[in-house]
Amino acid sequence: MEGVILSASLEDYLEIIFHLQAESKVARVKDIAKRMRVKASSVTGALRSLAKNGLVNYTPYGLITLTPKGEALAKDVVRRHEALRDFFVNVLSISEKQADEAACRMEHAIPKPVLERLIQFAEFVELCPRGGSKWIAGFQHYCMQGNTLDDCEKCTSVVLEDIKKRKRGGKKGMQVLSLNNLRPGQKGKVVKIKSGSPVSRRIAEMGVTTGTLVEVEKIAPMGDPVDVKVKGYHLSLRKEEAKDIHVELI
Amino acid sequence: MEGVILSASLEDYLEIIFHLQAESKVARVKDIAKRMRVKASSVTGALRSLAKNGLVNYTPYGLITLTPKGEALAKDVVRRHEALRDFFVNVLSISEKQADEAACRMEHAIPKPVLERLIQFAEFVELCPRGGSKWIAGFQHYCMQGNTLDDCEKCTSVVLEDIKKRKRGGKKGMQVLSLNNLRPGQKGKVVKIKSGSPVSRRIAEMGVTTGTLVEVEKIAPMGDPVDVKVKGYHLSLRKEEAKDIHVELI
DNA sequence: TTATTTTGTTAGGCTGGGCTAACATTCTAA
DNA sequence: TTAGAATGTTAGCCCAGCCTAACAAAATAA
Repeated sequence: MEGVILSASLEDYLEIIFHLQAESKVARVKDIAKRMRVKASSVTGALRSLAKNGLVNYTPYGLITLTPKGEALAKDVVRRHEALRDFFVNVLSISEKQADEAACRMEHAIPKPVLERLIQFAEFVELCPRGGSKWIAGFQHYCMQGNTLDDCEKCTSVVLEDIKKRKRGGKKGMQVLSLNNLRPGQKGKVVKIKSGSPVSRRIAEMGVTTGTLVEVEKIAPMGDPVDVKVKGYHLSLRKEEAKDIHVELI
Repeated sequence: MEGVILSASLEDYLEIIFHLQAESKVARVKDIAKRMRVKASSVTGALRSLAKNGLVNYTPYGLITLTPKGEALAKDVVRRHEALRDFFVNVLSISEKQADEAACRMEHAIPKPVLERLIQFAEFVELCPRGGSKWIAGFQHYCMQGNTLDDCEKCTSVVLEDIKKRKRGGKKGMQVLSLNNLRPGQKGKVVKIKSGSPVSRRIAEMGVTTGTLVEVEKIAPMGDPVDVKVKGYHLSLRKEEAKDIHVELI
């Protein structure tokens, strides 16, 4: 299914073409060159190479588009990029800019199993009662303080409070909503997927089950479709499908 | 001070030479070739390149040794490698083998600020009362369970217990030892550095202060010197120096 | 429609980093 | 002490991926 192994450079080209295309500005040699910080002639060469691998449709002076195979590969690269960037930003508290740059460099080298674990870990940090944003705030503080963990005693009392709240609130304390009711940027933990619904199979295949973290990315004007991110994958769900997924707001 | 920017390939050569030298088997072209999975003639080329950069002492048919500059750079590469590997193993719970391989590929691409944060983060996970090995065990469980966090409720009770223990024990509950009393492999959190001691300045410069994690790596036959790892750096301390550092066992 | 500008391609060069084949040196064992 | 064997080097080739310069096509303005 894979078959094609690309150099770091070609992966970059693919990724950039994907993004340019997504920005609907149609990928032009000139723009690719600018983003790659490379001369146009180098782009031509790369395009020929990508075409030879069946990843782009390319004829001299013609339109540049990704083949299905190329798009799949591009999405894979983007997933690696975003997973790294999100980890750097959300867990390591690195600035967007630095995180993005680092992800750019490292995305070509991360092996699949490590990638999957990293994604799981970032999810775990967000979902675990002992983790969460307060924990990350604790890490930031730890970084600032030049490594004194003394006042992490405070941090333990925060956990105590959280746990008490959790116990008091029980199940009803949490906000459970249908996925289509989240605003873009909001995240939730899947608590139920209406079985028999057509989505259930599709997303189950991706390993999305109860407990998984979902983030709403974007909602189209009429509330349909809903773009969500799950396990690093971007998914487009129809409103009806999103309704069948119940999540607990984070 | 840096000045030299090496390609990923040359960094690998440097690292391998460093390791071969450390294994005291003196770096030989043949062995370098084997580890790099490359032909001997390629090694000659690389050595010339490294020599040109003032990183190795090399003359045809002669001994291969690292210059001080080369050794410093090699240690830097090794630090990146180990930081990544340790993070993969200790935090992401990836197998040694896979972790090492991944580190090998990613070590060339990780920018300094990200590296430092990653090291800090791994340290934070070990030291934070909300983190620690039990938390990692929770993550492992989470991975196995295919992402159900439901029983993380259990996990909260673990925190509760830990916090109670911590409160009960107070300061006296923890084992505080001089660093020279740890066994290889043991880790501790610095609680005090006898001021005025000659080490204090040296290690303060590296950012080692109260709260920092130290791991004893190796102790020479007569207990002197003691090799420790701190913030990813390998340090060799004289026994007298190690005595002046008091740590709380983890 | 034509002239000019913009955009894209080709040709050919350079570097890094690998390879093989042939040659040189050093080591080792007779 | 000397002949192999083992090890290391050189020469010359190849490929990826960048570059510049010159040229070709397309888009735009007159």
